Amino acid sequence: MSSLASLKPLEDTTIRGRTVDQLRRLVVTGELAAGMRLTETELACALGISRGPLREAIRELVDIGLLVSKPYKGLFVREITRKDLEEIYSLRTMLEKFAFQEAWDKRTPEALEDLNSRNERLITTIGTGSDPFGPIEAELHLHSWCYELSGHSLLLQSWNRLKPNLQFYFAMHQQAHARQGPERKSHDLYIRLASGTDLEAMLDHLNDHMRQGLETTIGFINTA
Amino acid sequence: MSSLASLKPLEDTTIRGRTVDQLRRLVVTGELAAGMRLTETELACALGISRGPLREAIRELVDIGLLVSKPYKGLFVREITRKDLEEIYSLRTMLEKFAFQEAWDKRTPEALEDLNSRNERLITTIGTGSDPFGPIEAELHLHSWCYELSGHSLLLQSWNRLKPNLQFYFAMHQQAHARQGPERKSHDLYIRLASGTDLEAMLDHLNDHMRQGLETTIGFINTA
DNA sequence: TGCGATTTGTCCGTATGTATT
DNA sequence: TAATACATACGGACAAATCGC
Repeated sequence: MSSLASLKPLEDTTIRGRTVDQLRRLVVTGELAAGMRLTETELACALGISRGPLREAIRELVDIGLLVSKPYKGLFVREITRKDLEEIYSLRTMLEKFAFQEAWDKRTPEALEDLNSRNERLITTIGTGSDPFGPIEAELHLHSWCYELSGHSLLLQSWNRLKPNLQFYFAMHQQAHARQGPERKSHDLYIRLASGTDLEAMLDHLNDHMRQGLETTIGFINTA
Repeated sequence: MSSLASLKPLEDTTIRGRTVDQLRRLVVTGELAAGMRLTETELACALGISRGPLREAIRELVDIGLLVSKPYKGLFVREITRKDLEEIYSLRTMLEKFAFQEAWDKRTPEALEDLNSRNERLITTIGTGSDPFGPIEAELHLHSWCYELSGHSLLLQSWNRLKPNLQFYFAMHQQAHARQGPERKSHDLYIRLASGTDLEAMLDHLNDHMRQGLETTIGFINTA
């Protein structure tokens, strides 16, 4: 089942684990502004933990790429350049095409139903404007479908590392321009092709889908 | 220049950084046997450092996948299954094909000269049987060429995360079967196509090259 | 150039939580 | 159930490096 990989780790038992989640959320929602310097003692105090587990959590976030650590100089929230964004998108396009190739023959009726429910969740989430980050998360959850279904744990791991960077940029961009997330029907063709019988058409569409996403987002960063 | 990305970080100034390198080497050379349990206090004592920076270094290696951490239970050297190996190879094939697409138009005469020198280093390293892990490192250094030349930092980062896993398995397998590393002329066609004008032929060869590598290595694990 | 302030990096002692016996 | 071993976490301290004056 694809639901196996999507099971949330039932509340981390370690402070380190919870801190990783907490910090990741703070970064991807922009509560910690990009480029901002972080001091360990302040952070530890603010989070109510000691420096030990905090430093371990920092290592994980540095590895993901959300934080940048310069020895003896400081810790900073990552800044995303246009080149970074292009790299994220080109790598993501490749990963997702590969995921669909691997997952194609594993599409059971249950899996397709799962895909549809993720799309419906995205649509309803766009409707309710309560949580501004809901649509972002819902869209990424929709795209996670093919990675989970592929059964390729290393591929899923790569996607899970890439995902926070996308979340980060989406939120940054959204906050800066007060623009809502994805369009309501933006994934209709994606879903139809993913449920269909023409793998090549799906792969072609992924190129378009990703390029379109890149161009619309880059359009905003261009001014800077 | 591709040499920029290949510059070794000139001796890490932090204990954490040195410990990451040290532990990685211990794991990929098999000095720490696969599946073996590690206790922090022992490790810290053996390495002559305290638990603080050690635990931070451990986080990085867990992220790479060389170590496995089970909260409150222990820390273990990763064991590689056949499925893991297949995943590593299939992902690697895709990454390297993508790298060649990105690097294709950036192949300057200097870059091609660099490629040749890496191949020659591989050949001479195979000749001298002094360091059994030399050929492994030389082969991976040869394959790093396209990633560095691509200028795609995120792609290079993905490769650098994958590389230790390959090193790990190669050494494990080599140690178990007392077999030398790559054949002397195994990369002749690879070099020729990489220096040529037919990108499609290169990509096709990558499929073969990788599949062959996977099959020969899997042939040994089959018995287990 | 040197000096002091700040912060990271590191170490140690200790206490607590968890799993295993 | 109790006891042991170890991972986890805390707090204080010092060393080392960086930056500003």
